[in-house]
Amino acid sequence: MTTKPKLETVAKAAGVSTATASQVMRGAGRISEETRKKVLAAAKDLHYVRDGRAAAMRSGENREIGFAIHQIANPFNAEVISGASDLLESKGYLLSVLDSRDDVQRQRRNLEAFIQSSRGGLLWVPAEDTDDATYELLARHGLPTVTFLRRSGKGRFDHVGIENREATRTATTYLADLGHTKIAYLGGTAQFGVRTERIIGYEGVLKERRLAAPIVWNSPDDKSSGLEAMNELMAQHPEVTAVVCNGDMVAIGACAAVTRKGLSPGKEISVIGFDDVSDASIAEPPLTTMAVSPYDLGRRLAKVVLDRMRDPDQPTSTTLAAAELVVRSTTGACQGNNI
Amino acid sequence: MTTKPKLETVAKAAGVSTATASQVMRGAGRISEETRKKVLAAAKDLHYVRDGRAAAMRSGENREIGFAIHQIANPFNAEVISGASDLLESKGYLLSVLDSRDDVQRQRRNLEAFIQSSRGGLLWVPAEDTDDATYELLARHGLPTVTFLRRSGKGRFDHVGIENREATRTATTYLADLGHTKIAYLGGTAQFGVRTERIIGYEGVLKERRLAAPIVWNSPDDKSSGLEAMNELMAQHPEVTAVVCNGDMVAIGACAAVTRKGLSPGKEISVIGFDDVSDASIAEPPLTTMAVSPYDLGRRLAKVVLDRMRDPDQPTSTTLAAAELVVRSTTGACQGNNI
DNA sequence: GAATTCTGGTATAACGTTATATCATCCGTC
DNA sequence: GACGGATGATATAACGTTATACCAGAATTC
Repeated sequence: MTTKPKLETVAKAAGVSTATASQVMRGAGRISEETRKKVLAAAKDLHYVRDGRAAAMRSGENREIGFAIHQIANPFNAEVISGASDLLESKGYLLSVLDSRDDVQRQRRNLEAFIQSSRGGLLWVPAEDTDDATYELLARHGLPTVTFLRRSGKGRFDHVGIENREATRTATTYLADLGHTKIAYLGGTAQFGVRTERIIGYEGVLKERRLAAPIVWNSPDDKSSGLEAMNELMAQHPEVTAVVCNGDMVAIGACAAVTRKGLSPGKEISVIGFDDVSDASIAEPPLTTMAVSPYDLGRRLAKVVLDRMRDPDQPTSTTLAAAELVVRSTTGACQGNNI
Repeated sequence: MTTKPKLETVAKAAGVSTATASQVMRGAGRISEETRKKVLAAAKDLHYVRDGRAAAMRSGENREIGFAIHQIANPFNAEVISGASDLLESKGYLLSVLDSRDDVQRQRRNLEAFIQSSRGGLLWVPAEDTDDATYELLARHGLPTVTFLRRSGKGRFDHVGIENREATRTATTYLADLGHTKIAYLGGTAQFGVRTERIIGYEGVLKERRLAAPIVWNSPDDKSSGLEAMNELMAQHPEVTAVVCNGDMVAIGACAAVTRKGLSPGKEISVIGFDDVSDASIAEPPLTTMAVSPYDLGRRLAKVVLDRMRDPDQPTSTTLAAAELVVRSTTGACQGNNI
């Protein structure tokens, strides 16, 4: 009660050496049932908990894994975190999350902290505009790292991501099949890998089908930004009848903009989201979207980082998950050009 | 490049002792400008980063603070996290987040991990049904802890929360002033402190104004649950014309239920939310709600835990933030009983 | 009954820092 | 030229574990 008991205290109370006590606590070595019980009893009695830092330092093992992500609040990300932490916890690891908010300086501090504390591994969605020195930093310190969604420059890390190009191809093709010819792309900000790939998929279909030229509109991935951006888009391009979105939140915002204008998503204007977050199905109207399973992606991430920790020298791996079209109510046949 | 450099390596390269190198790295002690530069250069050259675990262990200080929260995805919580981590980072601390998902076992594991790693401090939203042994555990190990929202049993910890009773009094009074007499309470699940207090405020007004008897309905704090719960509520209590909600997400879900029934929130049925998350203002229709400033609450949390860390023996403090009524479009004068 | 193996346990040296105490120098002062 | 007081650096012992090597005694083998 007074001061934190250390292993030595426990050992003394049990009448054994610290070495023995340590072995008992870890369940290692050869210990008789009798002394094992004695030690365990003493530990419980004194409310002993081992100092993880000291243990990790001596043994070189760290069962705490970090997740540096660009936005915690995003429901898609939250589900990824759940998936990863479920799998990790089942294997006796712990996942602690840091929110870099897409700020490279904050991210830098976060990653340095991970290195300093010698985290066992790292899951990482690089912030936009991450400079090469940051990738260097991680590579140099040999922290087992898996990038997620946004791929690093040089394939130095394992990667888990999404088949972005295929996904937007599917979405755009679907809209084209519904008769839409003026299709815009809405959402995302910088020319980061993810968005670029998706736009390539989108543009590819437009070109192959000889549809109207691409219209690409920026917007952060949240509802209010999506609403605003869609307002602008509709004002400047009234000819557009369908929109492929970079994320569900943008898409839901876009639908809100359409509704506020007195039109109906799925009738005058079709909208397709991306991710299939839980809000997508309960939005009004329910959102057509490209579904990926964030929970499963999280589990996958966890698996990959554990593999990397087990064998740091294996060649880097890349997992790309396919997205699946889920048709709900925000898409429908083109009703002709309403300009 | 080959192996992680330690302080000793840096010291040797700079031609000084490890003690000196250590002082330079920490900016402590008395060091000549000349050797300071030498050491810094060597450190940079070797890409040295200090082992935070070893440092923390020796110095007894840990600049990493944990946040154990019941749900990361919730936008209210996400903003609290932002506020707390901003303030902490500005003071050179780091906030790492663990999601207990209101699962007491997971929470237990998380907290034990925090204790094992001797985190500098802990911000904590106790999971529902947290048993006393868990509070005991934290109290015993003297980890500087601040509970948030849900108050611990025995005032053993600092607490930051919300003036729940006053808030629901304000909300309910507002509805009563609009002429509503059949007012229900929707949202929350267990009889945890927060909800109990809010219901007391709600019931108090009903009693004082001699309105219809309280109707209290359970629901987790997310949109789809709110939608379902509101459907049930309307089916079983068609006389209700106004609803005080336990959270914005529930309220938004409830509005969706009203809309789907062909009615309008703010006309036939009034709805008041709680929290004022960013979705509240952009919901359709915009939500009337009791606003608390989650970002500021986060900063407050950070301040309190830092104070506690500085002086572990000071008496525990309690901060309760007032909530403010923000009138938008989901409330309006009672149009008479529509049953 | 000597040699071997197994069993249960311990002493000791790490892990990479930092706190403490100590120690040369040099400077100015009387 | 002896003394007190800065100044700048260092040796050494922690912090709380765990890995390694080792040892006494019992059990097994030939």
